[in-house]
Amino acid sequence: MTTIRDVAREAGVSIATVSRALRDPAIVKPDTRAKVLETAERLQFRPSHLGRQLAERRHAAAGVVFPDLSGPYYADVVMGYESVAAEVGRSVLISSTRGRADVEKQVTDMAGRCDGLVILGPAVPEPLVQHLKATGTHLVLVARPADAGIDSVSTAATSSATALVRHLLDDGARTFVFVGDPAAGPDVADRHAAVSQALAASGEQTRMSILPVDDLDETNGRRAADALLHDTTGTRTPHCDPSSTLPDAVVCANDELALGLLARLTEAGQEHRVRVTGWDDVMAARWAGLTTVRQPMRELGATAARLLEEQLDGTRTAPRHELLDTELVVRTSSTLLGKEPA
Amino acid sequence: MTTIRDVAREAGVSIATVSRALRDPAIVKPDTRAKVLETAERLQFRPSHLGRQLAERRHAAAGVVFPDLSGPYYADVVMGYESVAAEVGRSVLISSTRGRADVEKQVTDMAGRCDGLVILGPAVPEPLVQHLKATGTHLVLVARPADAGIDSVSTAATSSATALVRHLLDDGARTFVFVGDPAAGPDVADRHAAVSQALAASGEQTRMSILPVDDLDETNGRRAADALLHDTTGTRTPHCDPSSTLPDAVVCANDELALGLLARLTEAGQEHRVRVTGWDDVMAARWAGLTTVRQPMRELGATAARLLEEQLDGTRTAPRHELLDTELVVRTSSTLLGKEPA
DNA sequence: CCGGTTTCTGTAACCGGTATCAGCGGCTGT
DNA sequence: ACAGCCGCTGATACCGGTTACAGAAACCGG
Repeated sequence: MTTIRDVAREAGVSIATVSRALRDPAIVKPDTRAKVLETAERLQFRPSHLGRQLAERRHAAAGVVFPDLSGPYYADVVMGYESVAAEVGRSVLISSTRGRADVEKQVTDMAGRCDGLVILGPAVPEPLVQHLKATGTHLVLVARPADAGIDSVSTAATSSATALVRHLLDDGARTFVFVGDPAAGPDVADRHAAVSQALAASGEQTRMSILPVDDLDETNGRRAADALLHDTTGTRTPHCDPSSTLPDAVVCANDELALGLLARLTEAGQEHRVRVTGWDDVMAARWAGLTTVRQPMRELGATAARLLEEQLDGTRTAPRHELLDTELVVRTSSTLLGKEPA
Repeated sequence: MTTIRDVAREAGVSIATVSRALRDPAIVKPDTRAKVLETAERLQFRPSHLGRQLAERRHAAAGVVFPDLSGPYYADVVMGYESVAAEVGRSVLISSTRGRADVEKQVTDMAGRCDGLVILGPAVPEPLVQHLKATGTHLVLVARPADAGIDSVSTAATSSATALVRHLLDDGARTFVFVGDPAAGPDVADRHAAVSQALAASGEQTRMSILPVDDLDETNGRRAADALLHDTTGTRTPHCDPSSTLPDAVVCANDELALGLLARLTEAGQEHRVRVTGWDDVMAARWAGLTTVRQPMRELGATAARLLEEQLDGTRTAPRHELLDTELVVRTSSTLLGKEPA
């Protein structure tokens, strides 16, 4: 590895001059500069990031912490983040907290390698977020309820929830089940609250109960379907008549849940008896005909990147909270019209 | 930020002793050590990664370069990578080359921040790979044809291609179209070659032509469908009779292509006339009933991480080439049995 | 009580950059 | 001819750790 001292010696100048020639061309005499550049080129000099960062006391990198990248949701957010981070010349470190026991260590370690951290959803427990905030880490929270003092970017569940509820009511639904544990994650809580409020605001006589699940994945969607079908053993019950217990509509906290639930209902031959909706609009939702709420995932990431950049620039000190719009996507899963009974 | 010197002063010892107490407990007297640890704890001392890395001349980080994270494919590979990298305490930097003009700069820059690089698929042009190799960067290539001198991990297309071909032949297919440009990427080339060879080896009288597309996405899948339907204008042609031109089976280079193609065929009411297969087994494939070849994506990433770790440890110097198995997943899209004509 | 180990600790030289500050040469003004 | 200024460059002190080396303290046998 050739260092700045090698270049200096070879070019017959001091290291200070080399540094200046490479970073602030104006303040060094043109022919000296030319000589330095030529030498640097010839020796294939690549300034060490470590040296530079140590001297500049910055990392030129930001970290993204997320629960998991398997679902399409966070992957897209990360992509959005990466694309604008790359534009401004900032590297991106990633870290998943899924199945990690030492999240605290993992995250503080990451904080030590970055100028700032972006936290996606429920990846990090709240006390740790507060600790990071207290120690002066630059933070942006994505899809997580805003601490008033921390930058955040989320999606507005309200408008889409209203549209979703209106759509379901129009189709005749009056009894609802929300699948997902509002206590588990802030975004789930948010969605649940938005739907509840939309129902309340509708003026219709409706009822909504909660069916909590641990994880927002397909397996739990299937389990939820079984629970709705009153089939606690997990075996098929195509012949029972669950009409009295099935709700008119099942609003799932995310698409994966909804897809699993839908699949299980279809297996049981009961998919025509209940309206199902998801949340996120993952790719598979289109193929399953799932009515859902589309999230601007890349935009979430991109916005987070811009917010963090503003913090690090110092161009802004007051915290900001961005709210991105969502969009209801109506497909076939949410309507009973044209579906004949088994 | 409290530094090692603060701790040393406060504990009444030298910085060397602090360093030793923290990293090699054995060689410092127990009570000195206790005093240092107590002080470090009290001052909330977190050793600077930069200082440490500069002194140790390593980054404790690895970079992953990929084309895009939007599809589920690379996202899963990255997850697999991250999980084992985290285990061994190595940070993960990511960088997407999608739509990037200065890939060279981007990648060499990243190389300067990492101990090693993992390159996924066609993210990086071959000359650049060779340049990195020449400059001594530790490399692992994933889903990319192996340079004999560089560690690599790929999936074995052959066995699954054979199974796929056998399956299609059994269903009666004799004329084939391969959608995807073998010249575009190495993995596409690999898949095409595997299918060709399987056809040749089958002993049956078959024909396969290539329908090249630029990008392996859904839009191009739809375009491919239009091309097959001889509908170059892009409008619907549900009433023409394309039986003479439609192949028996369409083998797509990946699932996204196949899904788009399938959707377009369905719109045109022609989905019952042709067998369609994909490659990768993304989540949506299940919902679309797409027959496809499942890739062990997380395993790809995890294996890459282990290979890189071995390189960096110095426990192995000779290059290694891992080949992971794939699995044929037969669903409904690949068979014409039970599908009635329009 | 003394020389020789052994064990522990401190000093200082790195790692590879940035940035301050002083110095040097050339120019101008008188 | 000389003071003063300006433009450029070099020496060097950082940034925050690790580690080689030397020296001090403790311990041991004789």
